Amino acid sequence: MAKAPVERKTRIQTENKARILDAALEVFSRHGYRGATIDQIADGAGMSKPNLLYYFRRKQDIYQTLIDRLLDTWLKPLIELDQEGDPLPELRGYIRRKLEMARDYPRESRLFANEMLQGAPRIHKVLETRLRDLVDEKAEVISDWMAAGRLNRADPRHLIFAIWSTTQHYADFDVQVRAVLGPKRGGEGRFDDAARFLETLFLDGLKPRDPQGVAPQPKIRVLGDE
Amino acid sequence: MAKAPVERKTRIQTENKARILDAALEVFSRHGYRGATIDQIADGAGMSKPNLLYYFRRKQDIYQTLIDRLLDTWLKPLIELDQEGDPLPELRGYIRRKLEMARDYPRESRLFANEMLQGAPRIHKVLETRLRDLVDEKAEVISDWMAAGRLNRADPRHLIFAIWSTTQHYADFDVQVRAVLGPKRGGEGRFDDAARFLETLFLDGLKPRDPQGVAPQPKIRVLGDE
DNA sequence: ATAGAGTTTGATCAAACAGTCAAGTTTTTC
DNA sequence: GAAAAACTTGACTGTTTGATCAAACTCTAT
Repeated sequence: MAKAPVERKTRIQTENKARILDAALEVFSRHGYRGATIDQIADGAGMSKPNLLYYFRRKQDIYQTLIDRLLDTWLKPLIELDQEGDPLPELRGYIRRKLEMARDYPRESRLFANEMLQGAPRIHKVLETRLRDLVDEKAEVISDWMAAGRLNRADPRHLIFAIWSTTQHYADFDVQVRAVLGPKRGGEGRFDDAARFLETLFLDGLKPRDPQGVAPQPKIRVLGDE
Repeated sequence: MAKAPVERKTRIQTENKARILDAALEVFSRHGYRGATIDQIADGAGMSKPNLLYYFRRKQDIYQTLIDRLLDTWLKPLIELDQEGDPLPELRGYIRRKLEMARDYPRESRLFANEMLQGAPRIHKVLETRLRDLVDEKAEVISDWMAAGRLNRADPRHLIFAIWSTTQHYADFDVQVRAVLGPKRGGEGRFDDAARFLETLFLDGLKPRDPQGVAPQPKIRVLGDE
């Protein structure tokens, strides 16, 4: 009788679960939860649908497994931001780690983005607890650096958003990036170009350090209501 | 006999098509093309499925209509970047227009993001022609500003990516933004905070203008291969 | 080598899905 | 106000999808 595998992990179980999760990551990251089908995943994993369902009894179980694993990986680069280090190198390191993740794990990035676009129905609670606590903690660190004059003043939480968005962009919008850059600029070197650019952006900004004919800066306005 | 509506647009046709597209935008922007169902859209538009299919014969037609309309709206803010204007106010204006779009048209932003995550199967050609040409043109403008010393030097195309990603983040990852900011900071004012922050980021960068104890800057490295 | 646990699959099911159709109802046109 | 055009819908079709199951097959430990 077909029974769900229990506690003991056999060799075949380990292998097949890995193959399924790999194929599922591919499909879910492209089409989102609802748009993905078990048939596609089974096909990608090179096994029959009932066989796949022997390892994961429901579609949801596969997705949940992927999401659970993802969160740890996703938070790690921020966790490594070190209060004791020097502000600029620390931020540079953080940006680099995030960009490397976008380069090396684009499917994970897209899976995460898909979950967000859907309104994060499955990880909403985690966002409001674990993620918020972590960001609060690191925002405090950044805030202290700014108060000590070691960083230019700016909203630390929005700074973290900016690092997230700019780096993940190279995974989530990869098609657009490559289409816009063209064959010349859009090759493998695009991540190095991105790293160089982001360093300039975050550390130096666009205003020239040695102004030569810069227009006077208009006073700050926030968003109008059109 | 039920025949598809032809050239002439009646009042009812205009109204119903608008209602359908509005409901479809809601559904497609959350679940992507494959994850959306005609039943959901018909339900959201408050009409029966056959009635909906009287106005749009296939699911694809609805999606394509949305995508086609989107592109013009999406490109407009960049088109308005004026070569004759002053660099910093021009960029500030562009950032503001994009952020206003994220605030006022989050569903359109998510629809676009969803299409990108899927690999842009339906607009790939447009990206490589119209979008690339436009970006090439504006990158040239920015490049000229930099060459004239009116802007700090940085890769203009990656600069455009950064503006896209940071602003669209507030629409596409809205759940995460609000979860992280919490009830206090995550209210309506979050877009004003974002506007202020992005202005600081893009114009000033994080390096303090008046260093007081800033660590020496390590030499630039690009991405390692870990 | 053999018993039993672990694995695989063809056949199948009910629900969800995109799309059709003929017959009705409402609106517009003259 | 009657005819025509436009609109609406219940019933339906064929297909896809998530999930089940019993029977067959393979592997592993003794």
